[in-house]
Amino acid sequence: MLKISELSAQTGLSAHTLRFYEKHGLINASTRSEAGYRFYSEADVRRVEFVKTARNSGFSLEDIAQLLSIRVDKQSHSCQDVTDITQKKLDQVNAKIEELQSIQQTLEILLESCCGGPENASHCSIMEALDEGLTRDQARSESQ
Amino acid sequence: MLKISELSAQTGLSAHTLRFYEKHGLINASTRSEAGYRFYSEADVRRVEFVKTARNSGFSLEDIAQLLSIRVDKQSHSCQDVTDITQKKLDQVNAKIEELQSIQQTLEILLESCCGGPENASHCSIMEALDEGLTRDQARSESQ
DNA sequence: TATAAGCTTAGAGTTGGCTCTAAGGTCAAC
DNA sequence: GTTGACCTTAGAGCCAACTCTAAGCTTATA
Ligand SMILES: [Zn+2]
Ligand SMILES: [Zn+2]
Ligand SMILES: [Zn+2]
Ligand SMILES: [Zn+2]
Repeated sequence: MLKISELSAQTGLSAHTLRFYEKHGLINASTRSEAGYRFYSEADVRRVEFVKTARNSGFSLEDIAQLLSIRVDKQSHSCQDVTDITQKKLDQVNAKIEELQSIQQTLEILLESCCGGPENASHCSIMEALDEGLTRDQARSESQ
Repeated sequence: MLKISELSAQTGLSAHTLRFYEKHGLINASTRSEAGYRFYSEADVRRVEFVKTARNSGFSLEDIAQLLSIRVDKQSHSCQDVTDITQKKLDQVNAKIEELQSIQQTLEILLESCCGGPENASHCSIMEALDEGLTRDQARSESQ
């Protein structure tokens, strides 16, 4: 049986975070001391590790709540239930990556167009591109 | 001179958002009617469009505040000032992309390992992988 | 027995970028 | 002159996932 600080040390999650997860129904201490101190069993620890792993895999706490409800009763759920959650998360991640890659490209084009030098910015093509709304080819070279 | 709803229609930013940007020092209506209604000049509109373009390029409102202070006095700033902001943002975007790609990979490996079928999840290798902490090769195939 | 470390709770604060509400003043049309 | 659309403000609420605070109780060590 571990106290919260011991569980914290073992998992790398802060005691605050562990209480926060409990408040949101993700984890629990299966026993309490007379004074109300939380005590975590081996099974409790495994559940916390599950949550931590799922979080590191990109799942939201809401996703994790669903995964946990499958975990406690695997018989009543199918592999498809699990892949549905996972695929949905992957779709979100892919969408976000695409969005960021579009921004990445824009920033790279902007950077390529600017000399980056110490002279004053009245000729700066990044500023011009932002002024002109980066339609079309966004920014032409500053040179000449 | 445009009223706020007209500027909203022209830029696609809500009147709420325009007031929000004003409260945060990004934009301003250069004149007000006697009753206090905001009126935007051509120059005001161009500034708002600059903000919008910068936002679409991935800059935070704080970045944009810096870019705007360069914009109003280009003589006192260098191209390097502009690229510093842009490069820093690109670095952040790249870091975020890498983080998401790592998650993407994890999710893909998980999905590959699971049959996704209608049978019950007691043999599900996604659940197993999350239980085991996805160390090493994370998840082996469910088959056999 | 006294000090300090650790535990408890409810609840507030953080971040960023909106988004909305309430309560009221203004303005154009009918 | 009255409806209804539009404008004003300060300030609250939202999202996720923490992060921290305050005030008080418990436990271990000296
Ligand atoms: Zn230059
Ligand atoms: Zn430049
Ligand atoms: Zn299966
Ligand atoms: Zn499976």
